[in-house]
Amino acid sequence: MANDQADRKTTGRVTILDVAAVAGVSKSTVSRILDERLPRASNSTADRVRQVAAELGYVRDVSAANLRRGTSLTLGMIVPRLTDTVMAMLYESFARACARRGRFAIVATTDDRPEAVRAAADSLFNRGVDGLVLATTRTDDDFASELSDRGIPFVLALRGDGHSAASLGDDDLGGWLATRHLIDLGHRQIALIAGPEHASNALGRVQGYHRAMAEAGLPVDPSWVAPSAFSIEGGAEAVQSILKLDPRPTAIFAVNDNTAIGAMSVIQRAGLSIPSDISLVGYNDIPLVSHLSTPLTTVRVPFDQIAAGALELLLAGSTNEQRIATPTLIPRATSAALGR
Amino acid sequence: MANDQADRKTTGRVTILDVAAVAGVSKSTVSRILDERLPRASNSTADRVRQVAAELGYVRDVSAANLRRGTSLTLGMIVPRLTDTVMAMLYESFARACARRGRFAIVATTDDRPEAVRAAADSLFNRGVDGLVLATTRTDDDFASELSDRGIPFVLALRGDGHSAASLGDDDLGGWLATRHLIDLGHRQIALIAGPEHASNALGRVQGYHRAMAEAGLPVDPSWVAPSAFSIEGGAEAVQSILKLDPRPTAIFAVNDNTAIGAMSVIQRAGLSIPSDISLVGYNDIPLVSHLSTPLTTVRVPFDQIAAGALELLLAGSTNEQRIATPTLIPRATSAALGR
DNA sequence: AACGATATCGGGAACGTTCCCATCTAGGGC
DNA sequence: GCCCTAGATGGGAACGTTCCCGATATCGTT
Repeated sequence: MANDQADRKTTGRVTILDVAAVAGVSKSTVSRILDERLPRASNSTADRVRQVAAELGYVRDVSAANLRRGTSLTLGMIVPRLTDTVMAMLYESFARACARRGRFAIVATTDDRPEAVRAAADSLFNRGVDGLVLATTRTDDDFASELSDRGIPFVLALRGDGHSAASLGDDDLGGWLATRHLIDLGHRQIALIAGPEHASNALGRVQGYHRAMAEAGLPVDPSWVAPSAFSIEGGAEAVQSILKLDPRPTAIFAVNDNTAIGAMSVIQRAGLSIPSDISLVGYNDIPLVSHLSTPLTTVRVPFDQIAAGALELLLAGSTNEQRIATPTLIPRATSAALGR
Repeated sequence: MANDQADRKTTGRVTILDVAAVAGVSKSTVSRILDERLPRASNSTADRVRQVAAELGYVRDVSAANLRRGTSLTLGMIVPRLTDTVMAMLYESFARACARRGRFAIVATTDDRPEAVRAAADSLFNRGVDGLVLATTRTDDDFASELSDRGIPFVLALRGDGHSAASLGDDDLGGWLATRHLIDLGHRQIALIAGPEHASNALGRVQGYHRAMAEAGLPVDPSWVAPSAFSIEGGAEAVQSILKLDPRPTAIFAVNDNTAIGAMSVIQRAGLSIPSDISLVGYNDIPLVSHLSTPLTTVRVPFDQIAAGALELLLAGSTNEQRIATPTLIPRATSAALGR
């Protein structure tokens, strides 16, 4: 009964020809009606074809469509690791943005090894992606121009290189907001867990810190500024040197939430209290930090906006436009007025 | 100069025919030599072809290859969300396992909405995946049999349904280990943040808890067992009722690290100390918890092994085999002997 | 030296779709 | 009533690869 329709080849797969045969039209017509890029036709033929396709359980063979169309409607993103919540948020946002625009997002990780970005890009490129979003840019490695040379469309996200197309947060502003918040609370000796020097977003936040201090007429003791990795361990290490200072800074701005968590842990283990002994501000507002026993003051980054911006630049084929998204300070319990 | 090789069509893309022309062999020969599934031939023709391919910058068009081969060598995974570190770890492990076996992994998220799993599966299926790994199984939704009916190969991960192919952790053992650890430390009144009832892994850990208590001859007061979500908020909520009990339990086993973090936060905010007032054990050993100011005692789950197991079952085409991976207790600072 | 077995190679068809182009139909204006 | 145009439709080629199969070359055996 249900089979008398499927008396074309017994191949298993329902193709556009099966739909065409059952609906009594040509494959061209079916193809046109089912083309999601065209405006949705609404005549009786179209309705019949769509209904037949649904009944037969037709699903387009993407490989065949991609081959013919010469495009895969798939975009790749390269991140250091997805277990970093920031990167998971960015990718989830990007995947949602892609879905809204009829694209599909795939992801590859570099496990934080700088050289692995080439392997990751190759693996995505082999999958036939139409373009790449990189969240791994390092100031000491000009991978972007390699991609340019190879003619691969790409956009940088979160971290820029100063000339490639990029969708970034305003890190200078964010660093300024965080630092200014601490200054407003009366702090004068404000230390900085500065992040790695190879990442432009860390550098931007550092710059914002210096700008805020300078505007307030506050000198910055170089020993207050501790470089670090982006990780929890990085924050834990960096804060050790800060705690040894005499006089000890009364506040710390950490380049991201991970380093803030690491710092928090060491500070509390040293018997000091946050915020009464030391105020602390993080960056990114990952979901975790609002749930800590002392909820972290931090700077919220609009990852949805950054991801959507990256996608737009990619689809527009831009090679040099910069999109800058504005961050917001989220005051919570780890920052308090100096001397209570 | 470099162009006199590329005097075939000026199409832009270098195809197998270009390689064949330059190397002076047929496209069939090139195809065979470049076929990664065949044992690597090592005669002079093969070497020449490979060299020419590299020089010309040939990369196989996956769409064309997939179309002809009838397989995409791509596998899909569906997880609730990647911002849950457990899921990010699972997916990263799965992607690595796929790379080892010459496959590629793509991922879709359901944002924890049970009905979204169908949309996620469709989106992956539309991308032509050869099979699916589901980490979203609910005991109250028989999505697995829908997939069976549609003839789509799939394997469950982390959470099983009792009959489908699945790669799981031994949650009963893990729950037993965690509870037994607390019993060994002298605790008798041990509360449980039980997780959601729709997740088989939570149920397994609950079962392990009851088994350990029963084996030790300890009664379980039903009020000690608080159902919860898997989230930080879930843990925070659940622990509130536990803290109100009189007598108050001296230890808590939380169904996962997130709920443990939520519980920890509430406990500390209530002015109680961990572990001197209350011992706490989590589950999963996400990277974060070893870096908390009081590092969390937890149960480590071998995600690499679970992901690799899921892939193997998928490739083997199993429809009912179960793989069970063994967890390990990781004692840290949140659990201590009763009365110090 | 002749033969069969074995490995290597090339031509052509096929995978399922999209797109170009030619054909047909309907409808409006004069 | 006729012609012109716009729109809908169908046939066939093309996308780049793999795979079947027949042809040719290579080798060992008697």
